Amino acid sequence: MDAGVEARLRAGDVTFGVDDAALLRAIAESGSVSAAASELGRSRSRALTRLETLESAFGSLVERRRGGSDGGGSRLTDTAHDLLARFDRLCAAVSGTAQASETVVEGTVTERTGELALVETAAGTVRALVDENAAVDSAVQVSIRADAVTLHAPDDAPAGGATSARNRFRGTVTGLDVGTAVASVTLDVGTASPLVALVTVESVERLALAVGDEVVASFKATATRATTV
Amino acid sequence: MDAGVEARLRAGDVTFGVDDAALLRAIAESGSVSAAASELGRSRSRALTRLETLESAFGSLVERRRGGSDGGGSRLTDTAHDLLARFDRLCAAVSGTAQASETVVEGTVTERTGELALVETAAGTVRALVDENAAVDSAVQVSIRADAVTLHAPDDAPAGGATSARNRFRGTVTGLDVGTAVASVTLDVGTASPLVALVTVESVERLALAVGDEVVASFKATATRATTV
DNA sequence: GTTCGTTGTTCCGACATAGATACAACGACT
DNA sequence: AGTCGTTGTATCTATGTCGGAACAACGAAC
Repeated sequence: MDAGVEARLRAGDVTFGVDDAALLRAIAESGSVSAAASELGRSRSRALTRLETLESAFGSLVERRRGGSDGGGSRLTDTAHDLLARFDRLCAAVSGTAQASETVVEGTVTERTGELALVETAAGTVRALVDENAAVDSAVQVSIRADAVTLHAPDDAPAGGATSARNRFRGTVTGLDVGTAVASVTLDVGTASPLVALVTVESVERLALAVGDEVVASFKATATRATTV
Repeated sequence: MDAGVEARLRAGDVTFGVDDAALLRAIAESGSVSAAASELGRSRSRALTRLETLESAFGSLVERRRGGSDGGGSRLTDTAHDLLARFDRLCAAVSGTAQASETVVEGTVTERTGELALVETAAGTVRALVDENAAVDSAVQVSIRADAVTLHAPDDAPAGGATSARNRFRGTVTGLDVGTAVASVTLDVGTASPLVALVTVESVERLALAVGDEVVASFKATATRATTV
C-alpha cells in the first residue's frame, strides 16, 4: 500500500485495515492467535478482542480449537480468505490510483444527462461521470487517470467530438519516461497541468514517440470523473 | 464516500479522513473553529487539538485571528484547500473503484517483463501490471475495472494477440442494464465470473447491443492489475 | 496421572482520545 | 471604559484502546 494513502473496508462502525489484514495473515501462517500476536509485537488479549469486533461486523473469520497434539490452534475461515482478497484488491486499486499519475483539469459543467456531463476545459470539451452535486455552471475538477489514456498518431485517431463516447485531446509530447515495460508520456494539451499517459513501451515504439511529436490522447467518458470543488 | 470503503491520506503517523475534511469545511463555511466544532457536535477543545496534530503533519491549514469586528475568526490556508481537493479526488477514485464493477479473473503468470506480465486465464492470455511478488507460475487475481473496458463489434475489434498493448476477450452479452446516460453490460467470456463493462448508452446504441450478441471487449494492459493470492 | 501448548475468560493499569470548563487576551464597536 | 465574540491556554474528567497477568479448560502424547 502506498505510503501516502490508506484504505479500509467498512461494515457498520467497524473498519478492516492493514493491521487487521496483518493479523489474519499471521494467524494463517502460524496457525495460532497467540503466536500471531507475539510475532506482530502485540498482545494476545488485544488480538482476541479485535477478532471479536471484526467477526461481529464481517462474520466468522477464525476457527479456534483447544487441546490436541499442538496444544490447540486457529485457522482462517473461507470468509476470512475472501475478506483478505477483497482488501488486497482494494489496496491494489487504491495503490494504482495513488501511483498512476492523475491529471486534474479545471472545468465548468455545460450540460448534464443523467450521470454524464459535458465539461468545458482549457483542452476542449470532455464527457465525464459526475456526482450528484454537479449542475450546469458548476466548477469541477476533471480527473483523468494516466492508465486510462490511449495514445494515437494524429492520422489514426478515433473520431471525436461532443457526441463521441470517447474523449480526445490533441497535444504535444513534452516528456517521455521509459521503463522496462511501461512508459509515462507527458503531453501539453493546453491545460495548466500536463496530461500524463501510462502506456506500454511497445505503444511508444509503435508510435515512434519523441519529444515534440503531435499525438491524440483518447480516454473513455465512463473512465473520466468530475468532482465539484 | 462509499459506505463499504474508507480512504485516508497519510503523512507519517497522521491520517486525514472524513471527519477531518468535515472540520475544515465547517471552518471554511462558518469562519470560526468554535462555531465549526459546535455545528459538528464536537468539542472546541478537541477541534483545536486535532488541528494541531494535522498541521504538524500536513502544514499550516488554518489561519486564526482574535479580536476585530466579529470578535475573531479563522480561515483556511491554500494548503488546506489543496489538501481537501486531494482528499476529494481520492474519495472519488475510491468511490469509483468500489462502485465500478470490477471483474476478478483467476490466472497464472506465464511470463514477466519489468512491471508487466502475461497471465493465462480462462478467457485467454492477458497482459497486466503486477506487483513485485508476482513471478512466473504465481497464481494471481486479475482485476479488470468495468470503466476500463471498451466494446467493439467483432468486425471492428482492434488487432489482438500476446504482442498487443491492448487485451481483448471475445464474449457474449448476457445482461444489459441501461440507465439514463450510462449502461452496464455483462459478458460471458468463459471465466467463472462474467466480465462487466461500464459504457455510455450511446455505445450500446451504436453497437445495437442485445442479449445474445457476440462482442469483443478490449482493455489496456496498463489499466489491468494482477495481485498475488 | 502428568506435561505440553494452545484456547477461553476475567481482571487490572497505562495511555490516548474526547469533551467540558474556565480564565486571559485580542481588537472593533459603542 | 465596557461589551462582544472570537482565539490562546491550561486543567480536569470520562471513555476507549491496548497491553499485561493469571487461572481454568482442553486433548494429544508420554
